[in-house]
Amino acid sequence: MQTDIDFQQFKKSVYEIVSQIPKGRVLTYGDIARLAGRPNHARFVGHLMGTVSHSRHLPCYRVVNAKGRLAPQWPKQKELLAAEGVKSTVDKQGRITLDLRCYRWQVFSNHPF
DNA sequence: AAATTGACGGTTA
DNA sequence: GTAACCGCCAATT
Repeated sequence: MQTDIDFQQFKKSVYEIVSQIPKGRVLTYGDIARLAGRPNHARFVGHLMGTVSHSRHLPCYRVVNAKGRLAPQWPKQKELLAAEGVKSTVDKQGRITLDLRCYRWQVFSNHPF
């Protein structure tokens, strides 16, 4: 049963995990949701990143979606990542993408490749 | 209280 | 490779 207490705990875990992403590495929203024990909350992780980016200082710019895309409407994210050596490209539609195979933080040591 | 929204993800076309 | 669709679920309207 998902009590409010559980949910606060989940949020706390999310912050903890994001704060531990190494410089020059990234995680996906889904990765963080799974690590925090709520595999179905990837969407809410994104919501959290948006709401805390102004209040807390977490490296939320190191979080991207499952395809390696950066957050829309946040040009700054590309610069912040580039400053750590993380390269990304912009396509015709303005979507910014990085290569997860290069930069994803391998917290799941049992993950293939 | 009901419907819509979204920094998501996986499947399907 | 892309786009559309669906399941997800707290937050917002």
